[in-house]
Parts: sequence; C-alpha cells; structure tokens
Amino acid sequence: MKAVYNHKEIEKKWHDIWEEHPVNVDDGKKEKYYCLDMFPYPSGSGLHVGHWRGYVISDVWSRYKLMQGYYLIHPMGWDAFGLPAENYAIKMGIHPAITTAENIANIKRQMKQIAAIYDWDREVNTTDPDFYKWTQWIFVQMFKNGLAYEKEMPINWCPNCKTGLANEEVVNGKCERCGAEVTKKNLKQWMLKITAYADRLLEDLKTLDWPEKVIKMQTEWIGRSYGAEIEFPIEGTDRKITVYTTRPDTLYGATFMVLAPEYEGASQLATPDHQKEVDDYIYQTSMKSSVDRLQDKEKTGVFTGSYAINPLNNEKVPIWLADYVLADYGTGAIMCVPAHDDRDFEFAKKFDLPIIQVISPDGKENENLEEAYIGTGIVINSGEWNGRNSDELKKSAPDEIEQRGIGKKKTNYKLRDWVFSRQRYWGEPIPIVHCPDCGCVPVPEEELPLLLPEVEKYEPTGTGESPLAAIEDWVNTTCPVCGKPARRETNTMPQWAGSSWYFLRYVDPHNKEKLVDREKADKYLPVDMYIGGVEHAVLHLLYSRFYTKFLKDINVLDFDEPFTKLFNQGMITGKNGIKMSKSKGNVVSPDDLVRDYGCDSLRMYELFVGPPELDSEWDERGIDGVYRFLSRFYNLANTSLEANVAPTLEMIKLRHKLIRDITRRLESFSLNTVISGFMEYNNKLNDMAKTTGGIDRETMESFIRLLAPFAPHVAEEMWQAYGHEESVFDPKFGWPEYDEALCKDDEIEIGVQVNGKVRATILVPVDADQESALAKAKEALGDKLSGSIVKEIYVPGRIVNIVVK
RNA sequence: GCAGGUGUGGCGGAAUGGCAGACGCAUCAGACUCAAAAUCUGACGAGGGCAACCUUGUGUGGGUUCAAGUCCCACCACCUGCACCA
Repeated sequence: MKAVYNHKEIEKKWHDIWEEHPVNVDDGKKEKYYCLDMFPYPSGSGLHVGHWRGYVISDVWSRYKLMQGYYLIHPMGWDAFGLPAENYAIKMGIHPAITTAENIANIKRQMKQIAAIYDWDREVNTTDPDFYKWTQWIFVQMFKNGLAYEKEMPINWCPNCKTGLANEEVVNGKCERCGAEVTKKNLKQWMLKITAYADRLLEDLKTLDWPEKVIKMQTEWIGRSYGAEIEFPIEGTDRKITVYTTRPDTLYGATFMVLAPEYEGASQLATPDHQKEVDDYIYQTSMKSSVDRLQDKEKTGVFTGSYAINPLNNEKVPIWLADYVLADYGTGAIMCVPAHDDRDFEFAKKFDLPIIQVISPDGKENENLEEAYIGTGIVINSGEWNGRNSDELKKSAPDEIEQRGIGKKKTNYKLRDWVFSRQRYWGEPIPIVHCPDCGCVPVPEEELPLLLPEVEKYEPTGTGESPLAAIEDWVNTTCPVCGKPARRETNTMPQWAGSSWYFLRYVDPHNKEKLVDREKADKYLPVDMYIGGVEHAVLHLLYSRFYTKFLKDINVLDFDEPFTKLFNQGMITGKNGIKMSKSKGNVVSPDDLVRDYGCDSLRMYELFVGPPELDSEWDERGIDGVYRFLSRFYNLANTSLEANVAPTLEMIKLRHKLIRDITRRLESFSLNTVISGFMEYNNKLNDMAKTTGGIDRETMESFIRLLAPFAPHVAEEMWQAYGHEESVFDPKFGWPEYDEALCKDDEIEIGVQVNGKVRATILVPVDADQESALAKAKEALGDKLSGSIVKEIYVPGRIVNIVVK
C-alpha cells in the first residue's frame, strides 16, 4: 500500500504537538547557542517570500544547533517605532499603536507558518513602555557620562519626512527612507558621541567573524587617518589658521590654502576689494543642496585677498574659499599641495596658482607636471628635508613638526557624532527636562518610562519642532532638581534607538528592575549568530556595537562585541531582479504557497533557489520539485519501514556518504546544495530500493534526522512512524555521525584522457597502482591511442591522461 | 573615480586544478488511462554523422599547466557600497 504525503494533516498535527511539548529546554547543563534574526518592522503589507528566506535560514541553523545539544536562544520581536505607522496615523487619524498591534498580529500569524522554533516567551516590542523604559534609561546613562549632548548646528534635514537625520541615513545626498533630497537646517539637536568610540569600533572589527564586505564598509565609514595639524599665521595679523593634513611631508609644496565657505570668520578674512565676491560665494554655497554640491565636478572658489605664512619656509600663500573643502572634517581648512594632490592640482590649474614639486620618483624635477604625483619618491625643493625618502618622511614629519612648535600630530575620523533627535511623534521621548536655572536635567530614573503622550495631531510641524511641543500640559513640567517650572524636551529618538540594544533584552525580557540581569547576560550573551540583510551594514550594526561597548563601560555587560558571527542573506527579488514592494505590485506572499505545498516544501524551496548569500529571483514554478522530493521520500520511508530489510554494504556506504555530504554542506552554509544533496541521495536510495524492496532502518533514520532542520514536520512524522516516542529534535539522539573510512568506494569510474581530452572511462580500484590503471586505460582506448607516448599521468581516483605526439 | 561582488544550457543553479552542466524547473517522447491530471521511464548545450562517434563549448583576449569554469595578466558587462574626508 502506498502512503500518500498529506502535508496539511502532518503539519497541523506537529504544530499542535510542538506547542504542547517544547523541545528546546534549558536544563541548566547545556551550553547555550544564541541565534538571532534581525527583528522586523511590523509593516502593513506583511511578510513576503524574501523575509521568509532569512527566517528559514536562521531556523535551520538553530535546529541544527539544537540537535547538537545546545540550549537555544532563538527569539523574535518587533522594531515597531517608525514612520509608516505614523504616516498612516496622519492620513487616517488612527493611533500608531493600534495599527502596529494589528500588523504584529498578522505577521505573527505568518511567522507561525514558518514553524520556526522561536521562543515567544521572549518576545519584545520597542514601543512597549516596559521596553522603551530601558531605551530611555540608556540615554540617561549616556547623558550622565557626557556622551549625549545638545548642540546647535546645521544638520541633515529631510523636507519630506520633516525631520533631522543622522549622517548614516543620508545616501548619495538623499533620505535613506523616502529618497527626497536632503537639505541642511540649523537646529539644536541631541547628539551621541559615537566618535569617542571610533578607535574601539575600528580595532574590534578584527575580532569578528563577519563578512569581509561589512567589515570593510564599517572600516571606511569610521575612516581613520593619521597626519598633523599645522598652524599657518595670517599675514599682518596675530591670528592663525590650523589645517589638517595627512601629508605633512609635502609641506614645502603648499602654495595656497583653502577654507570651507562655512569656515568661521571666513568673511572677515576678505580684504575690502574682495569682500563682495567672498560674501557672494559664501551665500551661493549655503543655497546649494548637498546633492548639487556632490554633483558639481568643476571646482569653484574665490580668493579672499589675504595671505597666510607657510610656517616652514615663511613663504606667503594666498587664502581661498572653495566648496570642495568640507567644513565638518578636520579643521575645515586645508593646505594645498597641487603637485601631489589631484584636487589641489585641478584647483591650481583652474585659478593659475603656483605648483611646486616636492617629491620626485627619480629625484629630478619635472618641468611640466600634467597631473598630480601621488606616489612616493625622493624629497626635493624642501630645504633640509631634501634627499629624504618621502615615505619615511611622511611617518616622521608629524613628530618633526611638533618639535618645531608649528603644529601637532593628529588622528582624524570620517565618523561624525550621531544626530539623535527626530522631530516626529512615533518614537521614544527623550527623557530630558530643560530648566532655566539648572539647564538640561535628565528625568529621574524612577520616573522612567517617560510615556509618549497622546496627541490630537500627529502631523510633523516642519518647523523643526516635534508634534509633542504642542501638548502644553505635557511640555510644562517642573525641574527634577530645583522644582521650578521647566519644559520637557519634545524631540523623540530615531528608530535605531530600540534596535541598538533589543538583542540584550531577549535574554531577560520581563525584568522590571534592570535592563538585563547580569548573571543572565553573562550566561546567554553575546549573540553567536546574527542573520539578516546587508542593508544594515553600517547603520544598525554600528550603532549596536557602540551601545554594547558603552554598556560594558558602565558595567551592565562584560563583553565588547554583540554579534560574534554575522551572516547576510541575499535578497529575494521579483522578476528581473526588481525588489519586491507593494508599489511595484510584485510581492509574493507565502500564505498561498504554504496552503498548497505545505510549510516543509516552502522552507526547502526557499533554500533551494540559490546560494543563501546571493540575491535570487523568485520563480515559484520550481517549488513542485521539492514537493515531489518530499512525497518520494515519504514514500520511500514508509515502504522501507514495511519491508524491514537488512542493511547491505552498499546501503551502509551510502548512509555514511550522505551524512558526510549533508553535514559538510550545512557547516559551510551551502544550504542550496544541502537540498540538492537530499534529492540526489533520495534518487540513489530509490533506485536501490527497486531491487531490495526497501532501505535499512538505520539509513532511513539517519536521513530523517538530517532532514529534520529543513523539513521538521515530515521528519517528526517519519521519526514517530519509525517507533520513536521522543521528538527527532530531542538532544539525546544528537546529530548523525559518519565514518570517513566507510565513505570510500572500492572501485571508482575515472576518465581517460588523450592530450587532455576525455576518450574513455574505466572502472578501477580506488587504490589501483599506476601500472594497472594505465594498462586498463590503454585497453579501453584501443586504437584511439596512436602516436608515440610522451608522458603518462595517473592521479589515483581522479584521472588518467596520456600525452602523445 | 575607488573598493567589493557577479557572469556556466531555454531557466534556477552544481563542480578540493582532474569526465563541465550534479540537483531541480520547463520542454519533448514513451508507459499507465476511454481521456486528462497525477505518477513512472527515457531524451534534453550547440554543430555534424545512419551509427559507435567527431567537433565545439563556462562574458572577451592572452598566459601558466599533462590538464583551467577554477590559477595569473589585460579587458567587457551588470549589480552593490563609498565618493572632493585633504
């Protein structure tokens, strides 16, 4: 009798059993394994097949670890503050908390279809006051430690979202969220001093088992460089301008100086006959959007009429303003060495400024430099430095400059402090009170959480004020220190605030007293494996690292890095590689597929579409293939159980090879070839069963266990059919083991080549010696072998190649 | 411009320097069926040959090697990130 694979019945059955009898239990003895998914934003459109893949990958890995005997931390939660819910509230007048709750319910329903082994008791939600109490608490600690500060400055402003943005949220001059062109706006902002951690954030990257790409992106984002700050006196005054350079070795070649147009006091440097031009230029620059400024390839600039003195040779150098110099990097002023810097060269050519070569590859001066020479060489035209090696001088120049008292050594970073306030409603209120006498005072810890108040209008004001500013009875409060009337801070935190630490809360989600109990933190953290998309390579992953380091410094935790290993799964796209989105109408929902093919089939197909780290186009026709495989396997397992055959040597060998291949591929995260491996071995076993009537119990049971992380329902069903009372995931069964010696075949088919071209195949013992292998090869070749033999190559188990002339 | 990734049949994709195209989808043929679906069996890169076979073939052009999808050099195309950071 043929058993029919009924996925609906099987999946319903095991769904219920798992609910009642969880297999992932902490007995206090097992080692922990923390496998984390990047928690989702509960969007209204629900999960699509692309989200599914990430969750399937992490669940497969988790279940594998579970079977190996670990106690799993495999939680899920909601990154629920953010713009879509707020925008929906503005449009429909429905409170974001209501839409958020609805969306969470829907996505949670979809997630249960994945049958991932999440521990829902650990669920967190960033908009839950019990959670954001601690988000606010961390902010207060940062404030107390001088890492959160208020500053008025021009920040990135999205005119569409009507809020300020962090540097990390601006992509090619556009808003990371909505794509609108980002402008500058002068606003008083809360900042987090992430730059204080720049060195540690950079150095500790070396300790991480992360994709090289992400390490590189963070390294570049932090952008550390070594150089010197050098002081140039301004001619005819007692003022000085400090420049930053990474090339102090070229100081003799500095023929002019350029300041950013925003440089403080730039206008005052203009001599009367240049004043109008200078002020016009400053004004024009201030009118440019960051996109325009990025796209202007042609250099512009204006001469101030003033001169600075090169402190090394006392030469006069003209001071210019140009927008290719950034105001917020270094000192906002640079010394220009046109002979050895592309940008300075271009500028000097355009405005006819002198060019002095100070480094030469051969020690000779090139009369007609056609481009800047960036390389190293012998120092020339540099007084007492002449004749030195430029590389060596580059290293010692900062010290020499410091000794002469004209400057000092300096390390700079591209990383900027984190603009942390948002002028929007749906976020954590920043727990600060502004007191006319005491200044900024944090809300006392026992008063946290500072609840987000209800408002009538969610609409952002656009003025730089948060909608919270309109709620008079919330804004007006008293100073926690002196008791006098004071006003609350009305800005909210960015969405990144909650996601920067949520993974810590999972290990102690209900703690009322602490962010996380220290003992639990020590026991269950850090995260061993973090799985998610690459879009957070700098944003979330950098912020989380910063938070973790800070929490270590204030003794909440005892580790430096939150995520030991990181895996970036590729995106599942629609046809032609187009990103799935509601507006494009190409979103594929998993719901129908689960109904028609079952969870196990979809899980396996999600992995089968391609290598997990690469993007894949979704083509659902292929799911038939895995469904057929599962049906065949189900069948084979059932017939084999009935047939109850004794193992043959062939079966035993196949079993060991199966375990070896699947385990190796799984270990190397080649999940697509794990699935094809299952199919391949299933075909082989099926062929074998045609003559034997079935496959032996041990082989089938091994197969079932290997399949369990991938197709947990079918595996449980078959495991039970094979007479086991406990779950296939019960750690007492463990992960199947193999014996390398039993994976070897006695005989093997190898190719026989003549001059590198395959002309025949022969069956030889694996360890056949050269003589017998060659004899057999020649026999197989027959008259295809002609001419005189030049060379004979035999690689045991691989190939025979005979070279003839 | 700089850095990284990718490029293999009609399609998704396999290949520790050793028989390219595993596995799957689609397609075609056959079996079963009154018929269809499902299932099973077989064929399936291109060109040639009645045939066993031959030629050719992994983005392009060179090179190393007995042997290259794989290693080296130089290009091309697409994707991603960074982009005046001095």
